Amino acid sequence: MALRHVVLTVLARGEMTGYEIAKNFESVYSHLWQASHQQIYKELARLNEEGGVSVKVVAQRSRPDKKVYAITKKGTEELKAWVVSPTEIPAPRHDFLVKLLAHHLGERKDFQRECARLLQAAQQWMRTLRLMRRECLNERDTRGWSEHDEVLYLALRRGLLFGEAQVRWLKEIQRYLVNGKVTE
Amino acid sequence: MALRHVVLTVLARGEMTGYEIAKNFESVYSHLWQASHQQIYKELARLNEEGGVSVKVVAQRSRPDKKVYAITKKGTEELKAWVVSPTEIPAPRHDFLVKLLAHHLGERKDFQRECARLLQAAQQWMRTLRLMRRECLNERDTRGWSEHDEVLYLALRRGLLFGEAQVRWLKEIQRYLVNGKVTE
DNA sequence: TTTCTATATGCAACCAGTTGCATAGTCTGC
DNA sequence: GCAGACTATGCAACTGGTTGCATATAGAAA
Repeated sequence: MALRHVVLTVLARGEMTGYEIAKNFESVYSHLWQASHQQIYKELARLNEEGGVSVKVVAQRSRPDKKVYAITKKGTEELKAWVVSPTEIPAPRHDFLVKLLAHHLGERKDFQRECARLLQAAQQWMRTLRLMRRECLNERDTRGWSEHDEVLYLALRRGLLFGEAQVRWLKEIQRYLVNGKVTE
Repeated sequence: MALRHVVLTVLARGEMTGYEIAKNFESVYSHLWQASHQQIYKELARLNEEGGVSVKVVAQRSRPDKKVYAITKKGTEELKAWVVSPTEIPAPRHDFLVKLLAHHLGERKDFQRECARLLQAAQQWMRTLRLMRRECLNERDTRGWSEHDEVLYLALRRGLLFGEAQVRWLKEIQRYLVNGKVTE
């Protein structure tokens, strides 16, 4: 039931079409949540049926009609309740950890290649986040921050802290693959 | 298709029943992978159909019959290929990050309570991992480590590094909730 | 004596998310 | 002029995982 509340959270900042919500997931909220447009349209239809959101159909010339959704009183109440409800910790399901367990079955260098690939991906990801952070801080110094900007920055901080952990850990793995034993 | 390869990885260490695999997921491998017994039995049936594993039915007195599974040549080959295949980075889907975005809709103290709960859970989890680490290191000094022990320790290291990141981040959130603005 | 835990397997319904496809007009670039 | 991207919505099939239930016996605890 999480996507439902993610959609409500986005709509709580202002009315929007399903298409726009999907675009938001690809940009601003890309490191918090991901969902396909198919999923979003289905969820909006259900939320509308159950009274969590309301719709206005807006006709457009030279474009398909659009449906602008707004959160209702009922939707806001449900969202409020969800925000302080106990967050479930997701079950661990780490492909790479399992690959590590079984890596001795193959060639060491093949596994090292995969490690290097993951490390590069993590470092690339970190570069992106650091760039976003610089932009955020820049904006704070010029235009100032809204409450929304503050929490978006905190989300960014999470990415940076976890990314750092990932990079460090992958480097430990690489050292292990070279030395044949753990050094930490 | 990941569970399939997780099961193969476990069987690569020796033949086992579905029941025993499920037990392993609850204990040794609990921080790498989780799966219900229903899922495991289904996966084993499918793997058997497709020739990745073989079965022996063993009759027992005073117990239900059991099915002992062993990995086949074909299964081992498939596993080897998987181990060095590109690992997909899971799509971000962080309930708590979304709750943070919407937290201003409710009472600050209610959200602070939820933060504190998560922090406690993370710290409890860290205590468990640190205990496991001490046991591992103890064992290394007495009985010595196999290769399997080395990689299990590396998996533990991952938990510790990510757990630390989580604790640090939650404390940043708490500071924000007190000060009303970001301090990092 | 009853209840609980452990061993050992599995079916069926359901929910969330992915992938493929369909429709249909506008605008941009080659 | 035509290919491709953008706006805008949606259905249908499939995959992976969860939840509930069923069966059957032994031994330990209350």
